[in-house]
Amino acid sequence: MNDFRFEITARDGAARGGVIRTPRGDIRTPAFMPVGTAGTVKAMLPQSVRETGADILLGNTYHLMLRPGAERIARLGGLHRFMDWERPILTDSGGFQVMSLAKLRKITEEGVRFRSHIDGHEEFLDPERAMEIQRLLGSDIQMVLDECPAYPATRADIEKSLELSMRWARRSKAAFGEQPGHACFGIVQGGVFGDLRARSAQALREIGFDGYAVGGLAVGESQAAMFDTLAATEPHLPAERPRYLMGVGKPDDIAGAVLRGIDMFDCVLPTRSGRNGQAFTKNGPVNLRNARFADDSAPLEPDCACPACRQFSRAYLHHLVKAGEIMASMLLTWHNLHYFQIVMAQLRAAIGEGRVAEVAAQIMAAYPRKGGENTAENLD
RNA sequence: GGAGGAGUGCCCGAGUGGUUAAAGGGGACGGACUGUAAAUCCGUUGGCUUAGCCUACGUUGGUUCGAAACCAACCUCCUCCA
Repeated sequence: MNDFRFEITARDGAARGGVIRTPRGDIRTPAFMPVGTAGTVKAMLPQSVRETGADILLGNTYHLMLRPGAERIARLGGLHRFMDWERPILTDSGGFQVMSLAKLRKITEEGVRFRSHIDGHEEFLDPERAMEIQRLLGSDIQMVLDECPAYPATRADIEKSLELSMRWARRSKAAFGEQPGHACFGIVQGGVFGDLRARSAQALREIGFDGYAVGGLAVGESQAAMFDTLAATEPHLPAERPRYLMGVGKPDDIAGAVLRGIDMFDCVLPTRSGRNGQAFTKNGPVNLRNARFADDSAPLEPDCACPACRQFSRAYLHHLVKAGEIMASMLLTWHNLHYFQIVMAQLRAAIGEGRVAEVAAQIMAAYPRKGGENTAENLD
């Protein structure tokens, strides 16, 4: 009853529809998790994030341990209460920062020594501390500490990194221990090498996790390479556990990954791009900064139910973006998160109806990858 | 009326004889953003028949091999004194 479990309710090819049951609420899958790195989904109130349809958020070990500090958040009642999000939270372990803060860190067998990007002081993160922090935060889904290698990398480097990540995964799982109602996910690495992915997945299965993430993708390789890698990985992941593709992605990335058996996603794109003036729509990406919207009195998307589309014109959104107004970030973030949740709802419904391939193809058609500019020329 | 200062590309503003079609901002235009060091970053921004040429630093004339830069006159603006 008070447990964490995954129920698959529909299958369509490799795609699965289902629900993850947690004490803090259900997570409908395939799921998109908005990113709230530093204890906030930027430019959004938590209730607004919920209104977009999000069942779960992502938070970040590295950022929160630096500021305001994991022990402080624990004293204040945990991350859920702190940020007023009572539904599930998945926390990243800091593994991604092992890559993105490359200039500020040093990796050893023991762990990672970071120089704080805030004030430069030295911090040490190892699998045990990463899990302790996530427990202090009260995270519902805790990620093992891994090393996310940058792309491109040689097979030898990927292999070496992979072995380290698997040793860290074992230590992370041991540190996670027993936490009823909470889950610990392993992270498959291996770059774009199918056999290394298979080896990584096998190693994680032997340890045994509540869910299996695929990490180290969408770091610069082509979409085709990412999809091929997913296809090569999927058969080695336990069918009865949720699969999570970390850091992905654009709507077409998500659609393609759902077709390849992924159940969970997170990405900064809807929030970051929203703050940078780009909207995701069913007709593709739209840059509201473009002059062509200056006199456009139509809503961004006429049939969209979000506040940006219900209450305002493209001309107004264009103005807000050009003027650098905070409302621009708020409204476009809201729209993008809403749109991403619409995409997930469409995919979930399509899986139930046995037509996920068709729906995924529609989404991917709006976000073409090759040739031509990746923009929507023909809004309604 | 007298004294002093200033006029540079869409705007502000550097530059006081040659590598200056002219720094740097801003604006404008476009692009990027994938487990967030991001309300960020990058590119373009006189014209053309584009390895070159033409037009450009208030106007006109002059000095010089060569001027946005030096000289003269004029126009405009600012400050102070009457």
